[in-house]
Amino acid sequence: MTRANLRDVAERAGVSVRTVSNVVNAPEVVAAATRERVQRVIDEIGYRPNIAARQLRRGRGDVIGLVVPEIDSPYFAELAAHVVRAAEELGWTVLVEQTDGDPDRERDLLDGARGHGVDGVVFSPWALTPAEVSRRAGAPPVVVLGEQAGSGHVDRVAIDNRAAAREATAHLLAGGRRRIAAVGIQPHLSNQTAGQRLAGYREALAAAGLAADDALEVPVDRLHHADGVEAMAGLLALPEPPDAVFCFTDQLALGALRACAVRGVRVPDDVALVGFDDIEAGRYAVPALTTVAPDKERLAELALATLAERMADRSLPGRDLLVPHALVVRESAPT
Amino acid sequence: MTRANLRDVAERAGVSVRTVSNVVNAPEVVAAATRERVQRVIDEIGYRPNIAARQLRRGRGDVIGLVVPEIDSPYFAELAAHVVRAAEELGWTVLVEQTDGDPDRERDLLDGARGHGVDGVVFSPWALTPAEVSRRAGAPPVVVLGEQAGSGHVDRVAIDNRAAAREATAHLLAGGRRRIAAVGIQPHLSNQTAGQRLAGYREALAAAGLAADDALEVPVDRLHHADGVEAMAGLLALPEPPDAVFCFTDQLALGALRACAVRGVRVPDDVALVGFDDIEAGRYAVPALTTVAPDKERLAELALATLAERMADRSLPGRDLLVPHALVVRESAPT
DNA sequence: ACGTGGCATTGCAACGTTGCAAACTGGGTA
DNA sequence: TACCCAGTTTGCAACGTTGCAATGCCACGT
Repeated sequence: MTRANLRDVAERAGVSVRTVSNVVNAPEVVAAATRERVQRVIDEIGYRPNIAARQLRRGRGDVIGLVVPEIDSPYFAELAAHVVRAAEELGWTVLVEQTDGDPDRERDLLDGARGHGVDGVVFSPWALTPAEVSRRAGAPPVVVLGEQAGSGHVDRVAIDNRAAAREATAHLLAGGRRRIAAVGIQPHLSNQTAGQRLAGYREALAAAGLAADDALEVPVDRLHHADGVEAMAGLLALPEPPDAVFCFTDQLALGALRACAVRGVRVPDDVALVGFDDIEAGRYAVPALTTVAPDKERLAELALATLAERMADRSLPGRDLLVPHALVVRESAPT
Repeated sequence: MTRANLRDVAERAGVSVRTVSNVVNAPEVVAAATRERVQRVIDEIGYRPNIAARQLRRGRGDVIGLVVPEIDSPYFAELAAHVVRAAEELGWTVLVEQTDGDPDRERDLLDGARGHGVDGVVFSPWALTPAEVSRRAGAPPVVVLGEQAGSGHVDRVAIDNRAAAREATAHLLAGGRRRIAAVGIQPHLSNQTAGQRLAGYREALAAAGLAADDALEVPVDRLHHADGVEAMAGLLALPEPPDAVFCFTDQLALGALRACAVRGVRVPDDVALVGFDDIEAGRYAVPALTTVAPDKERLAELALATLAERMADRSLPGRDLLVPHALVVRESAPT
């Protein structure tokens, strides 16, 4: 028993295939009586439109791709939740791909090598430069999340990372901290986000008349808890340890928190901690994380709205859109 | 400039459309010289197969759906990461849908109302009973994650929740705890998972000759941090508070952990805590969570393998497959 | 009686691909 | 020389849907 199609419905309802199609797609043009009769048959035999055929005919499938480094990092998971919800609002479904931060995979996915016929892509780059993304932006329209402005021909939605980092650092300074470390630098990547945050951090220090200290700018391999533990351990082992740490992600901060705890270093008394992303786990950590909260919901909505506009008009110039953020002050770095 | 298709390639390469198709799908049947010439043209004009057309013709699209309550819960996020990876291994892509634990949405998604032409579904039910899932399992094959055995005609992959809960509770008993609470009961849902864990918990108590105490079996609305905080607050306010708590998810346990911390209750000294799921955040909490660790990777792999088999033969009887789990002992409930 | 216009319904073709079976090629064999 | 076979290549049709344009129908006004 193969799946029912328009023809099956049409035969049983005694109408043409086209009319059934109309009942499904534009009920208002069909006479009420006909519509009801056809609808009854549809329900009866459980007809469902064949998406592939529809997509082939219409030229679009209402499916978008979400390309992220890893879906299991809380930030991306939360973002994905918002993207999926916002997509549903628009009648789209979301296909998830993971790049694992591998530049080749990012390239492949953008090139559509594995592009499963999506109509558009929301791309959170890790290793690819904006220029390369711009160049590769081929078949399906792409919206880039994060990165810095002026990427060129691609649409981009992000928070002001530099300003956010400046605020976070300024908050620590306002709390009387003077020896503030930054954790999360990724020198081996051309990813701009970490660079932006580092820049903001340095600006805030400079504005307070403090000199940057190489020993306090800590590179990490990835942005997981483990990297935060390691980085913090290194900082605490310094002859002159910091009195505050600005972590570029909440995961790093949570790792740092644990590194402090196991060494008996008190947060925030001995070291204040600020994170970035405002993931759920940070709100319930002990102490709760002070963090930069990007408006993820808006980020997702704006990304999809932008994608929709570009799908409608591919000739639009590349746009750079800013999403608001807020510094959420909690226990790990109180006022 | 519309996207290149087989005909474009064929014309430029001076061969038939069918030969180009062969170069793409079965290179070995094409003579080396022809193959190379065609391949060159393909690369040149950047031809990519049209997935919709292929899917229409072949009758499958190599896309599966992952239907979960919420993709941003760490457990589901981690599971999704494994599913996406395992799917890629099989040449599939994954489409994510969220039910938000809404029974109607679960029904709709299963019925394929929004089923975007997926070839199969990995379904993590929340509110739907196995029987209902079984009944609804219509168009695309479904593999159910979790739930209890004997669901009927549907394939099911899960850990032995009851045994796992028994082990977790037994571990607390072995540590000398006698007043052990269980947090995570969901009386308003027909979901079986919580019930299984509760059963295991009770069995362990009974085996130790301890009576169950209603006050220690705490229902929750959802399974988030906030619910854990609330539940733990209630338990600590009891005239006779527990000396150990078994939480049905790590998120609940992390919430409970915080509730203890803000009240100055020491973990594990005053109260021991065991979680469930082994999410990354639990490994870096302070104290690190003792928890039941399901083999998520294997769970994902087995689910997809099962799905593949069912896609190959829809007449197979429903199978119940078990995935191993392990109790990971950490600081929140040491030996 | 006839034309007009609006509404409802219809047939045809095409989207890009692949299954099937037939057709062609060249060299080897009877 | 006629024939056959294996290796290549090809044409045709069909997957299920929808855009387009045309048709049929009926009530209405003149």
